[in-house]
Amino acid sequence: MAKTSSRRASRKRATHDRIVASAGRIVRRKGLVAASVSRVMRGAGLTVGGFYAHFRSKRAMDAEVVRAALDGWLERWLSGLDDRQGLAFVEAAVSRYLSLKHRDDFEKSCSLPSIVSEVARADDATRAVTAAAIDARVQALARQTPAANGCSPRERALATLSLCVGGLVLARAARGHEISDELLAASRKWALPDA
Amino acid sequence: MAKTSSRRASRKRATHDRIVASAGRIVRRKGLVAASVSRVMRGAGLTVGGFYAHFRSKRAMDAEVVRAALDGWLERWLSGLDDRQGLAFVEAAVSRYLSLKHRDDFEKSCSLPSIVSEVARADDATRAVTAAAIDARVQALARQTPAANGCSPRERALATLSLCVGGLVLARAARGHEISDELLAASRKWALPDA
DNA sequence: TGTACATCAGTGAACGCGCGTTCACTGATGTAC
DNA sequence: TGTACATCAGTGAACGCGCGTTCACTGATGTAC
Repeated sequence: MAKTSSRRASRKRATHDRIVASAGRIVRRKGLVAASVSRVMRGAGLTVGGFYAHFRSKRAMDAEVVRAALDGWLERWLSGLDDRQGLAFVEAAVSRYLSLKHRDDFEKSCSLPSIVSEVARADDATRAVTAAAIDARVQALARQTPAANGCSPRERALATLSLCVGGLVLARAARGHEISDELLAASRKWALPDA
Repeated sequence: MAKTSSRRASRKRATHDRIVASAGRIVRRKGLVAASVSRVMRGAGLTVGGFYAHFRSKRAMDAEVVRAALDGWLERWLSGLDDRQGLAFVEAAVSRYLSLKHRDDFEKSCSLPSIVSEVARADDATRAVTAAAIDARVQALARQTPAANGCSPRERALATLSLCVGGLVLARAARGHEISDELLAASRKWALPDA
């Protein structure tokens, strides 16, 4: 019976999602390398062996986890800002990203700062997924971003993302030291020349 | 005899530097986690066991390698730009950093994009070293950077560094895809509103 | 509906490997007289 | 200057551990008749 057969399939899909979610949590806190098969499975309430019913290899999981982790955050980042246009939108997006709260809460944060160095060294499957995720963010930003400084909305969106990721990751690397807060504040300011 | 005694010491110092240089090369290409004791020592033409005559632990080496790797690059980045002031200086610095060549040559590149995610998770000794290195760069930049967009030279220097590191690391993560070049170009443009 | 067989998600022990660290050692360099 | 002893940078084998992956298995779910 197809109906009952798909019940098994949907059960498996639910487990699959639990594994990916577990991996996402570890990746954000500790990075891709730390998301070992046994840790990820333990985090999903399962044992090591079952992993290979869901992924061909650890690398295959890496690519999927990166996609899921990046996509999930985009929605949360810009949620509730649909009606804002121009400066008010950019200001809200940048303030959320370059905030002390976002810097200090790794687990609920954007995954990009946690994985970007590792992804730069990853295989092309993982980089392709990342490029697509970056493009999705840039498009979402550009839709509500005004031109400025001689830059088109898309150019400004690209630069804004660079400023957000760079500012946050440097602020995290300098956490506990005075320059950490300074980096966040200056990056916010430079993102808003028209404010 | 103090003179001959210091000959042994200076020989040791030379070996020490070779170890740190080997580690730096690996770190830039593969990250801190990949710079294992045996790989680092092999890269310096030595064997594992000797490591602990030079460092108390792997973590102790991490902190020193981060310092050496970051300091070394600052000099190369701004070398030959001492006489340039204002826009011409910022333009030259940003063009060097956000170039295709710098994106693609990991080994000879700035170490920040390679380690920044890992350092964000590292112990305070490593983060302190990083904060100091970031501050040194910001001061060096600020000295020759003009105010703009309502930002002081220091604020602009902080934002410029965020833009450089963020733009480069994202461009590397998207390497091989169209948006990679776009990120570099837009970040360069946004860094120079007064150009 | 009931029964006998097939499927397959998940278990848990085992594999070979590279990790960080320890340690007994070697032999060139340095010190004391 | 010569000789006997001390130091210590560097060697290489060994340790316990966690890694990614494999595999024989279990038992609940699904299929065929």
